[in-house]
Amino acid sequence: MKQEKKKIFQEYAAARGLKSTRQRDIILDSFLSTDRHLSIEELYLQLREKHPGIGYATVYRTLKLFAESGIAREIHFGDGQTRYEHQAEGEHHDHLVCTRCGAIVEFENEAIEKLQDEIAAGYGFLIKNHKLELYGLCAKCRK
Amino acid sequence: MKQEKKKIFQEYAAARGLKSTRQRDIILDSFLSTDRHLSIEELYLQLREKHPGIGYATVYRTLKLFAESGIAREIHFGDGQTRYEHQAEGEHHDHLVCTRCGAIVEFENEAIEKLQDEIAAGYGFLIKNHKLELYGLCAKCRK
DNA sequence: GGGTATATTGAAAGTCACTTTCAACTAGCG
DNA sequence: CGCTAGTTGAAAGTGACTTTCAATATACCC
Repeated sequence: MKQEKKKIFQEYAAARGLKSTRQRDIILDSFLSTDRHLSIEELYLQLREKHPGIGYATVYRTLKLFAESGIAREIHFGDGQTRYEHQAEGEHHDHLVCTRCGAIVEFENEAIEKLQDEIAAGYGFLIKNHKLELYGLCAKCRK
Repeated sequence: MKQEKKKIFQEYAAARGLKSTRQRDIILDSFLSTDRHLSIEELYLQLREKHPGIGYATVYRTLKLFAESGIAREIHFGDGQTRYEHQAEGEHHDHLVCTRCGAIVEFENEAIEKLQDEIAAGYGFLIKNHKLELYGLCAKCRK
């Protein structure tokens, strides 16, 4: 899985004439090794611990490349930061976000997707993608 | 409807010890007179035409007050701008957004809301609110 | 391997969309 | 009216990216 995404990115890079660099490899490994929904800043800080030389701009640019290549996806939860999550071909999921502790749970629901398509069709829309986020308290924070 | 929201805001202002000012009245009227999903900037520019003296900061602060009072709601469509839409007590709707022309259609769907609650319950979450946005091409842009 | 044309990098400067500050104004009350 | 606390507008400040640019690294070609 991890190797597969690595390969997808490398192929994308090759096709675009991009070079393989030490920094990109480090960031790619780091990104693929965590399955949290990291913001650029979080990934940057995490990277700095092992690799002090890497700059914020590089992390930012590289994450963007990941998104373009299809192995990552940008997400916004309204906290003002851009986060990146792993993304696989044709896969999609939505989020449950705990507004107290920030916990994020992913879920998929075909029935909802189907209803969405029906609604869109009713208005003549052709849906390209959607965003569904449920905000509230997770089991732990409800206590 | 418009008068009702005006009243709600005035009561909210009174309860908070806020003063009634010329600027706030103008912004309130302007906001209530349009039913588009205006960004702060759009409302500001629209206002400036009739009332050149009003500053951006005032529009920004006033819109925030509207949201606090419950007559408006902030929305984010990922274009980097904060928009405000009218909001009525206990009412909720979601959006269809055309990614080409920016058209926005509002819709409500109880079946989806119900499914959302079920999903949340399954993860032990207590949902406070949610956001559902469908992005694609509107009937006109599909041609 | 050395020489080159390109792509990358990191630091710093620049953007954008708010947010806050502050001195000069009002409202509203007595 | 005279005060006191809330408001305003211009400008400075923030936060989170984005872009610029001179210095480096890579990937090729010989």
